[in-house]
Amino acid sequence: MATIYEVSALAGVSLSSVSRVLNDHEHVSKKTKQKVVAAMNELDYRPNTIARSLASNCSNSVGVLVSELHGPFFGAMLSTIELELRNAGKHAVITAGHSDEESEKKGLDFLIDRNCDALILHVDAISDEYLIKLSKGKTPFVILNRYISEIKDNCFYLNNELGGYLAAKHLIEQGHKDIAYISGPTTKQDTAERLVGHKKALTEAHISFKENLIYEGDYLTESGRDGFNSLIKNKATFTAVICSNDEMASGAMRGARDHKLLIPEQCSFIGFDNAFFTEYLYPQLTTINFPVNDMAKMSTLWILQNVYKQKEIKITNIFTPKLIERKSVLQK
Amino acid sequence: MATIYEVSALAGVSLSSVSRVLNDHEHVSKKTKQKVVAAMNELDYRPNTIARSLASNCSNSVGVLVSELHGPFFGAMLSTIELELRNAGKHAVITAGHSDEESEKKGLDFLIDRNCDALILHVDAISDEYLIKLSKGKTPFVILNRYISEIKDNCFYLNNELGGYLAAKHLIEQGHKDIAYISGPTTKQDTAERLVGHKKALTEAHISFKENLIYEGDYLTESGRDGFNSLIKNKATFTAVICSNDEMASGAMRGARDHKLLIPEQCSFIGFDNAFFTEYLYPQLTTINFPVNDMAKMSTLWILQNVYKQKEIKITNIFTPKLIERKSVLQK
DNA sequence: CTGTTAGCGCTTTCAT
DNA sequence: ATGAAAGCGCTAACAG
Repeated sequence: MATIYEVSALAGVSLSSVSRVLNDHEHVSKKTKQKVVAAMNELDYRPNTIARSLASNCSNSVGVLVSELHGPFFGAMLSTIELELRNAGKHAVITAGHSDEESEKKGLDFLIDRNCDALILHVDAISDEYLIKLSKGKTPFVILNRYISEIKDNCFYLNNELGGYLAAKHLIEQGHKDIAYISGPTTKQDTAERLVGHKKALTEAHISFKENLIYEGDYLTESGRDGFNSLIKNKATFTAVICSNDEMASGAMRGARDHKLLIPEQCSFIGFDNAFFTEYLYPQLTTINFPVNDMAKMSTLWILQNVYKQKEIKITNIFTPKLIERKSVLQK
Repeated sequence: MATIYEVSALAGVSLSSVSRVLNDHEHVSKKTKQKVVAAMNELDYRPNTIARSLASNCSNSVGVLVSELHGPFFGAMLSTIELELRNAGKHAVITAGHSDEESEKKGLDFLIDRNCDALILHVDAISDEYLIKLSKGKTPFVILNRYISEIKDNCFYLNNELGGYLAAKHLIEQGHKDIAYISGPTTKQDTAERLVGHKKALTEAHISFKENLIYEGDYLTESGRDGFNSLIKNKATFTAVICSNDEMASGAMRGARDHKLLIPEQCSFIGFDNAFFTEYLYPQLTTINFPVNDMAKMSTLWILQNVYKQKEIKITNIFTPKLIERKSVLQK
């Protein structure tokens, strides 16, 4: 592998001149530039990124720490981040934290030690305090799907309350009054916020909120099914169920089928996220769209703008959910 | 950020000694080791990975180039690779090639220039020749989901012919004789191989293969639906359809519903891959399991063994598909 | 506009 | 067992 020395020798110019054309500096005469380029081609020269990183203290890479690498949500997120970064000549170092505190911290150290210029974080086990402290460090970062008031400009998140509101409102407008709710873990910020919106819609419609219509799941498919069965076993009365994500909704629909219930005739369903597979379900699932791609793109642009000084765009930190009507809700 | 110099100064030993304890070399006295460790702790020293990479010419990172970052197949693959690598103290630099030749080549250069110690490749636009040439280069790599005889030891792939055979055989055993087939692009290796297995099963059962029962799709959901509609429009007669992946199967099932057909009573379906969402479908999809996780794990272990000299395991290059019976096939 | 000269932080001979 | 010193390949003042 040819080095910058060989290029400089072959071109008959100094190291710095080679470096200058490499980095597109101004103040290089056309002639020397030509000579350098010619030498580079002849030697099939490839700059050593590691050496550049060391010398310039900039790795041109941004670290991405997500809960998982699989699943529709993270798949969409990673895809968008990688695309935007690549378009900007940067690249992603991706790792997973598995919603476990120690694992997330390891992932963080890992990326920081790896000299990432910036980080994109989707973490849920690490505490607010830890992140606030981290923000005093030298590696800038953004946080996805989470709001921390002390560092709110670095946070990109959904208006979850509105999402919860929209789902309930839609059902109410379709004539439903007895609405069950299969939530995520109530300790999680997004779950709590969505529930607030849910209750708000009920209140506006003068429907009282009933504790026995709620089931706390864990965002996994099976807990949707469990939730539905538990609701039935407790003799809860409802004509529709809202789930905190699409996976649980698919599980709940399976639960309904276990009980020979017709969907949506005997029970309506609404999910959350608008994952790609909701269109495959039968009936197709009405859900709340989570603009993951927009959020991922915006957070990447923030880094391009603030860390690499590339773009100049208007930054939005909060994103708006939207109802996607399909076939899983009955109009009464 | 403390450097190795400061540690050496504080500990009162030389640079090399610090480096030695850092790298767990033998021949370091307990005493100096203790002093060094103490100094590191006091300074909260973090070795600079970039500098280490430059000096040692080893980045401890393996590049991963996949077609896409989203989707059930790649999600599972990336998850497994990252996990195995991390367990071994290595890490992944992930990028996407989007099944486009130029894009794939760029991704390759990118990873190589980034000094990855090895590569894991899932590419389909780059030619065999290019990869064979690449294998002469200095960066070792493995290839997923593809067989190239000249470098077969670096290839990890599914027994696609068997997969195609198993699907057809199952339908035949259930009494089906008129079997439609929605394939991927026939130029692709896996598609072609599966078709061979399909025909073999037909032949064994003395069923003649009919060209009009085949439709060439593109692995996307919509083409499954198009395929089904096209089959119907051409007045093809069939009681079951096999699809080259689960996405197309879900699309084809939608097509059947467009025509008010009951599944599986009036038409049976078999998919391929055993993607997570096949369990969500209604009825749940019978499909062929593709052991992506095993394949991803094995290829990572190959690298751990051959590049990092860590493990000592038996390497398998070919993986075996398996029929997963669920509810989408009618026994006649 | 161009060349000289220090580094960037760490590894690795080679002596001792 | 330990230290001195020479790089790894490139960037970035600085001087000219």
